[in-house]
Amino acid sequence: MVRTRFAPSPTGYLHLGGARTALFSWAYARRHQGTFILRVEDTDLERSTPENTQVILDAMQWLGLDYDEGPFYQTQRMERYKEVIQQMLAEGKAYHCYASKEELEAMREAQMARGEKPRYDRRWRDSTATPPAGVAPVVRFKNPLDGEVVIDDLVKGRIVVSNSELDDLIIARSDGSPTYNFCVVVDDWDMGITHVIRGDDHVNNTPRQINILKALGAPLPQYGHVPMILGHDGEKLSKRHGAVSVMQYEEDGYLPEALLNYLARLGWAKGDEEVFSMQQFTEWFDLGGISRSAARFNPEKLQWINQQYIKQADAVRLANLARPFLLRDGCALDDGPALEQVVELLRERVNTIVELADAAVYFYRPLQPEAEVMAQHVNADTLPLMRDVLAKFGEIEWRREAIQAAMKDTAAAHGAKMPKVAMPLRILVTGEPQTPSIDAVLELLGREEVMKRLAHRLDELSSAK
RNA sequence: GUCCCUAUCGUCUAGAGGCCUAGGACAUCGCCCUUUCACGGCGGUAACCGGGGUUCGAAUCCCCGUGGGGACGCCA
Repeated sequence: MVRTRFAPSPTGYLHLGGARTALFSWAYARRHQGTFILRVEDTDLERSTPENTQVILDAMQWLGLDYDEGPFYQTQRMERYKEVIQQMLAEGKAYHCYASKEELEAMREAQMARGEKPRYDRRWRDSTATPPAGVAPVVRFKNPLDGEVVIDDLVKGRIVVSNSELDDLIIARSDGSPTYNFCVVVDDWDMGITHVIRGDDHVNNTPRQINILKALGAPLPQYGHVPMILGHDGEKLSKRHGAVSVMQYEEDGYLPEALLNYLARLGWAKGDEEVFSMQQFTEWFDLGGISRSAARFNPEKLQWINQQYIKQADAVRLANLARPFLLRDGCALDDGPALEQVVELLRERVNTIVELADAAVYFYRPLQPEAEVMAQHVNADTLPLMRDVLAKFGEIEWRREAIQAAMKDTAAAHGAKMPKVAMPLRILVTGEPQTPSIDAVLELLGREEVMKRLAHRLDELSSAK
């Protein structure tokens, strides 16, 4: 039985890298009819906040990455960690270290100066010296002195690390609180995790964790380290480098399934497949297919995938998503055409919900055309045509075909081509030089509104002269 | 600095020794469609990091460089 987990730390929001790790871990569980567990690693009391936890939970929900167990909180498992620490101390698998932070700092500097890898020199490991008075010790794990740790990583392949590279890491701080590497080990053990799927910034922690697991006599899970996501510029994704909260993508008008699809394709592929559902993904997914090197985040491709999903999405749903943006923009949605119909007209030409909302504004409120655009298309040459179509609009049946016919007739009567009618009409009625086919726009807008707007603009023009 | 990981078009990738004159997608360029903008269609530019091996044969396997990433906390 497969049991995977996603273990974010609420010291910040959930960003793309975390979301992709969660996705892979979730997909692996789903693929194998396993259990997906959410665990919040909040042992850093200084930086963890309930708000961050909530944002992570919200993001998981928005993405639809449902978990079968949890969320578990490490802060609620302190008794358990302390129990295991006491046991290890009693069994001689861990020991107290009284070295001060300053002392350790000096030690590391000296090692660096000698070109060595900075690591604890085990000065208290077998020390018989009397502990300094008044110093609260930390607890360190007795890492094996020789031999090596072999990890058959599910995505990276075999990784071998010599124990001589590892030092005796701190498992409990001087205030008694357990540290990350230790909590992870106890949790993975207690929760029966079979597959640890996490970012490859953890590969260095894995041998340490395996050693502790072994000391505890716990079964070893399998590991799969997925590469990081780099920023557009190839730099590590961080707050300075475009690492934004997953929830920002909702704000920016992205569909969760589009983001998921993009993330799935970043570092993983199934032949030439580009657009696929999560249903398909969980059927195809396997860890061995993940590429072993870091991938760059590419906003253009995300946009493209988002557009693909917008083209197929349910119009009512898109309307519901766009509505808040329109309302925020001051649009009176009840005074115009049904938003779903507007969506149908615009969906092929937008990349995001935000763009969709922006493009829908003129259906609910006339926009002021830019002077340059006006001057270019509305002039002595085209004004007579506008007066003619306006007149015709009062008489025809208000259907797209008839509107188009009226436009064609007008153009023909003046020996002009269609653009001579379409462009000024578009600008006068919508205020924009770029809209869907203008006859469709006018049909949807309604005869009354169209004639009102057109007459109004023409009046403005004649009074300006 | 030390250790670990990694390396195919600008980007994401396909590629498991002959199917590769290296395929797809985004981006980009051109053409077509056209009532503007899109959508769509067609086409183009564009890559196996370098050097050594192994092999009849290497993008694919091995070694060494080089580039990139990560880790070296009483953070997670």
